[in-house]
Amino acid sequence: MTPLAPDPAVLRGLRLFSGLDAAALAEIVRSAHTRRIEKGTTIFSQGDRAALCHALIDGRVKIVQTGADGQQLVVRYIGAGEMFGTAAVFSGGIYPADALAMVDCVGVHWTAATMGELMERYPRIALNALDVVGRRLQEVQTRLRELSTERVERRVAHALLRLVRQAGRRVGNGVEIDFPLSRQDIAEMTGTTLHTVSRILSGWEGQGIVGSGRQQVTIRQPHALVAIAEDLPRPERPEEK
Amino acid sequence: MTPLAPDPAVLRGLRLFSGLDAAALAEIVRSAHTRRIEKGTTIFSQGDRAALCHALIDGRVKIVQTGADGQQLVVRYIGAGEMFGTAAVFSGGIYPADALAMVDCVGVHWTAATMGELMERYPRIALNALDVVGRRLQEVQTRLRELSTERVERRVAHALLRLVRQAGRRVGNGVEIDFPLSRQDIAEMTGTTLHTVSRILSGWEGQGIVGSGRQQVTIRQPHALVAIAEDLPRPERPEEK
DNA sequence: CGTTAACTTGATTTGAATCAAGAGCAGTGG
DNA sequence: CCACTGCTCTTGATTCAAATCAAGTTAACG
Repeated sequence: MTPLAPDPAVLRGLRLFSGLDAAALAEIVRSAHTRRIEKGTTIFSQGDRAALCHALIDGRVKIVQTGADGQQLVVRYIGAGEMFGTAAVFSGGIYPADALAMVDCVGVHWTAATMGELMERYPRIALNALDVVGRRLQEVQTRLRELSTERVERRVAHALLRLVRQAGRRVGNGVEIDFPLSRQDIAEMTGTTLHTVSRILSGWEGQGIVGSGRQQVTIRQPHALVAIAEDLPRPERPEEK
Repeated sequence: MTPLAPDPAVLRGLRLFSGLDAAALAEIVRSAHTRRIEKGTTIFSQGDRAALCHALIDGRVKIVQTGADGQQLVVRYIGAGEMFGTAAVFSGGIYPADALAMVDCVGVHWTAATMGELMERYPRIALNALDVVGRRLQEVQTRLRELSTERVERRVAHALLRLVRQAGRRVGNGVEIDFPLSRQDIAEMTGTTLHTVSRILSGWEGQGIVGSGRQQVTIRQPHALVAIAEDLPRPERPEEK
């Protein structure tokens, strides 16, 4: 295995370290641990002591929370350049969810103590972390409102649009979500069942709005999906011909 | 109106300023603005530029998010010693919800610029803020999972238990939630309707679990509420006799 | 090529929303 | 002081979206 050289250029891309000078970045790089993470690896588990702050250089990680009786919620997907597990380190010290590598990944991490020192020395890092965590709080609050007040179809539309924004890849006939995403995953993001998601996607597929396959979704008409998400009046679809 | 003297002792109680030395606290106090806030006042509105970091010395503030078509979500209730509106200042700069004084309050605030400087000078404040925001993120994620996977009755039980924890006041026959709380409010916390909340509370009242009146709820048997929230097997209630 | 996981689709049930009507209290103003 | 007005809350009847129950079908993988 290649001894992955931590590259300052990559770390500079992380929002967590934006606005720092070269000296600070050099120190951050020195104290980082980089490693490959195989698809399927559990990076940390719900309930573990939060001893490491993570960030993703490449790949895709799923954060999943499990309830007392096994019900699961997909909290978010992490992409390249995003940190994860860091909020837990500085609030409570216990990871509140599992982190799962959905594909082969490259990750970096710092120990809690190291990151704490870095933040004390470079308050900018703490401010950046506050920024990121604050945005996630807002996003989760918005999902909470959607879940409280919207029908399943709209919630699924919102979820797909969110995924397109953070993991969309242009392909010939639309935008594809660039990691394996099952019906079950979508259900766990939107608080419904895989059956309902399957029916909804089938319906949309019939209207040419999306294309989908095994663990794979392509959005062909993003505007139509936006119309559903925003509950705009949409053109009628004649039943026949 | 009394020119409320900002009291360092009070500010020391805020988690946001824990672990700071006397000099730092003195500076924080010097830069704070204290004021009375009348019941019913809108402290800030969703969509406003987030220009102030707030904290509550006394009273109760409701944070409410409104969706495009007027659906509302009660994001949280703020009590004495808690900060609010601060995450918005450092992530995006727009308040994502309204803040409403539920009773007469005493509040403190700092301008965004002042708080930014304080955090740069005393990284500890930024770390504390990260701690608080991280905890709220966890709490909201937990609510999201509950909303996705639990029935209304359990969600209402969880919501009441949360309120008891943060705003419970021992009274003769149980624990009372110490601010005006309508059925509508509970509905907006749990993603249901006031009708359903009313039916549930009526049911519990019949079993002696809670007592309730106009904008007022008292928990008489917290253990029974926990049993409902955790979905534990509960003693049967014979229909007759 | 068989086994397993992901997905589809139909039938039935059900929890909670919606529709609908009225009762109880609190503050207002005559 | 009391009628009026407007919330807040209760309760019943009905409807409906989505869960659950129940078989399959399809596609990947060893």
